[in-house]
Amino acid sequence: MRPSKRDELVQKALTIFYREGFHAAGMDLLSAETGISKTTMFKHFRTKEELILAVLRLRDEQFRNWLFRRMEQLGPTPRDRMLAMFDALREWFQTPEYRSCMFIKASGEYPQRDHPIHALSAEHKRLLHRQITELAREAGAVEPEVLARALLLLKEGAIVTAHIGHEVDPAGDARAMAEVLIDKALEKH
Amino acid sequence: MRPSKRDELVQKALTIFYREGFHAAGMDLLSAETGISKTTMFKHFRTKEELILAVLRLRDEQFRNWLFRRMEQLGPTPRDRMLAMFDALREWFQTPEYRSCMFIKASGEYPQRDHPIHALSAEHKRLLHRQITELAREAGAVEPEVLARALLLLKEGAIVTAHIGHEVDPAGDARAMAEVLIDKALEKH
DNA sequence: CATTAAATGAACAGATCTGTTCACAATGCA
DNA sequence: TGCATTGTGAACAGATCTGTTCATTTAATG
Repeated sequence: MRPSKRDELVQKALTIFYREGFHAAGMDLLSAETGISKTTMFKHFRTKEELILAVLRLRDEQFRNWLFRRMEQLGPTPRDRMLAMFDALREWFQTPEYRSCMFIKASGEYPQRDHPIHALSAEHKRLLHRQITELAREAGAVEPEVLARALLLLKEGAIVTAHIGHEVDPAGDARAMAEVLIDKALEKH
Repeated sequence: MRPSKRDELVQKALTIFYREGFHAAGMDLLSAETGISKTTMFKHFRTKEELILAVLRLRDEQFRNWLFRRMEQLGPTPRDRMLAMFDALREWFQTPEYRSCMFIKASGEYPQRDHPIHALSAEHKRLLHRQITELAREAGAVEPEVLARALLLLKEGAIVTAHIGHEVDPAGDARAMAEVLIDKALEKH
């Protein structure tokens, strides 16, 4: 078995939690759908919460890897890469299995800020901010942290709007807004 | 009893669902915390889902009333009122009971778009868009619908960012971004 | 092949979930 | 006062929840 049973479980649990929600997906459903026995699941994780935390750690890694890889592919310059974030997001939104951001949903279902699951979601957002800040700095922004916060705020807005599904192209809207704000942030004075 | 038992239940259930989440708050907890017997709850609502839908209808009304009233109080001109949306949001974010947008959380816990709870969340966002579009038109925007989409995207982004709690002043960030975008949307050509 | 480690299935515990039943109490109104 | 409506409490049903137990089977390793 190349991928360990544990890794296989975490990856499959990710898919199910993402599709169904954390409270809605019970351990019996996970067992039935992953084909991994409950006994094994509880041997690897003492509680459901520990499994969820492992799922979120995997998601953090996979999502940031995917996003920045895609941004690099789509944009030659740092400025282009910032804008390409919204092209990457649009691709994500258009997949049939799209169901919002896993961390937004996690913090929604575990709304207390000191809950480990909520705290991990905050950490994910902080890591994103760090990476986008670096990109904004490369692009020559005077206040790269401010620009990064702006771009990420657009990202969260687009993610939520795309999921609720009442608008046609939130990624496109966010991209157009980003263009204006990036131009302003890179202006020579 | 001036407010009917039904209304009292819906209002109190709103508070509890908002604080705990929809799946996390069971009917027994609701009964214990509202002081209304389970028998009565199920006499007024055949299922938990029907109660949740009533809660969301009340929230839709109360939230839009609060927001637009506050925007009118804080802003003398249509342009000011658009910006005042973010001042109102900041006030909301600073309350200790703030726990994100009830409709974002509802669509997160009921992620399928054809689910009545998800559909009602989408309707709430559509009504908001209609009202902000009208305001953008009054302000003289050439494309009021586009500006309204932009402002609401900022709103959703700020709401989510404020709840996850990794940033200091998402409402202020969104306000500054809105100012740039409003200026651009109201430019004479 | 033999030994060890990992995974399985199925039953079980006890709590909690949604929703029901029913005898009784409180309330509103004539 | 008398009657109808509304609400109550507590027990109950049956499903599902997280987590455990254990005898057995499968897989990896020497």
